[in-house]
Amino acid sequence: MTVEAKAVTTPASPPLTERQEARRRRILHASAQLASRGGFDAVQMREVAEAAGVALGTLYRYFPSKVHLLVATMQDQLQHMHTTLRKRPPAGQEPAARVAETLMRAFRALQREPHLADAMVRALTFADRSVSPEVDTVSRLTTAIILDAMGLDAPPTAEQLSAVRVIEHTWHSALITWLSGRASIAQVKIDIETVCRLIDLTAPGAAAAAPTPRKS
Amino acid sequence: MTVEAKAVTTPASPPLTERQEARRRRILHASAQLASRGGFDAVQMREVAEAAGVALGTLYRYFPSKVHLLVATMQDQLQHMHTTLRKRPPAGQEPAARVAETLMRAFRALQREPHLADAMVRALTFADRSVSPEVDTVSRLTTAIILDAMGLDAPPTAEQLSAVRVIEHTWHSALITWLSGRASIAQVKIDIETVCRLIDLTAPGAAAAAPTPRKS
DNA sequence: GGATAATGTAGAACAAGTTTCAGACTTGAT
DNA sequence: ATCAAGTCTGAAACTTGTTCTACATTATCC
Repeated sequence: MTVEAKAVTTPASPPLTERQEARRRRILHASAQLASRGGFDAVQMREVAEAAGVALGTLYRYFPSKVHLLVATMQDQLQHMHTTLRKRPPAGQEPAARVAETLMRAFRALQREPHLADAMVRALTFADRSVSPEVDTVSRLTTAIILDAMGLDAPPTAEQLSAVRVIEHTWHSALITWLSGRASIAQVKIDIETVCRLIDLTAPGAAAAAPTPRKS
Repeated sequence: MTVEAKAVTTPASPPLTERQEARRRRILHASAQLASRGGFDAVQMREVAEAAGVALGTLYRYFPSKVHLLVATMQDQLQHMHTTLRKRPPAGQEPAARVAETLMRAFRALQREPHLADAMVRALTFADRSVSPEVDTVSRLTTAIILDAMGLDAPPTAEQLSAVRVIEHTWHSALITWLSGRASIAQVKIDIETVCRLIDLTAPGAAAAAPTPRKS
């Protein structure tokens, strides 16, 4: 029996009416659509507004900047991916293998829409302080996916959370290098597998590496 | 006796005249200056041109985009840092400790000019394919710094290079989270130390983690 | 059901990155 | 010294993210 993962929820500040919810969805859909065509640059605010059947000013009321919009788009896509991934949990025995498998599955999904991936990841890493809350939500979602894949029996230790953070760093940065054509798919795979070794290293009971003396 | 590190050189396509070299330096200086004031947004091409005493068109001849300019600025700063770091090599015994120490030293340097760091790192991760060669140069420089810090006795193995790649990923991404206020300095330190454990893990002769069966 | 505040629309206006162009200045070869 | 090719300048134009304004529509509350 694995630990129950807490749901990652957006604060959802003011409740939206039905039509507002519909507008919001139309906007996110248009954003993803345009992103799929031509990546970050192809998501032009006027075009998003037009495709969503909404005035430019309204678009900006829902998403205060292009980066906000794309990060929200990423949130949206990640939700889908999370539920999809949960349906077929990874097969590996070791937590490290399961995490690597899960991330590679996600990576293959991104490969099917490389332009969309480009738009979302570039927005994510370009986001400044004003987008912190939204980026944080994405980060929590990613963390949840990784912890899910680990399938822990107990709540993660601080060490394990550090490992997960590093995996997340590597995941984002490796995606960037792939998207900008500086690393091959194979290279990304190796990087992911390499960083996932940290999971074994930080498993409770594992021989600790440098500073901590083992208890045994 | 440690392995001699190869110098990381820029291809330096057409040789520049003295005045051109001077212009280039003025531009880079202006860029760093403005970046130090207000980060990425404060580096405005018209202002850079004016501060460097150069026409806008000339600026664009030297650096075909703002991102190119800032990545070149980063290259420049990294060169400085590399030579500075080499003067006082890290003190730790283990390679992992030395790398962590070196990166933390670099991190403290960045903390002294957080706006400059912001401009450079944001440009680096936002760069698209058209900037790949320049970004690659920065990456090679960073790799050189890390390998230097490891102080290897032999050329790095493929495994070690993977570990270095992952460390680089973590380094960039951790900087981003710090710059956007989503992680504290302490958090960055932990992430760096965590990822540096991979170095011990991939040292030749170390007990390999998951897939490779140990030889001993 | 009507007053009123919030939300949405169309479109102009503004800001900063990028492009373009005509003319002046350098440079290198003859 | 001079000519041609390449470079630099100043200024305008263009693009796209963002803001603003005046007016229409919708929602909420009495």
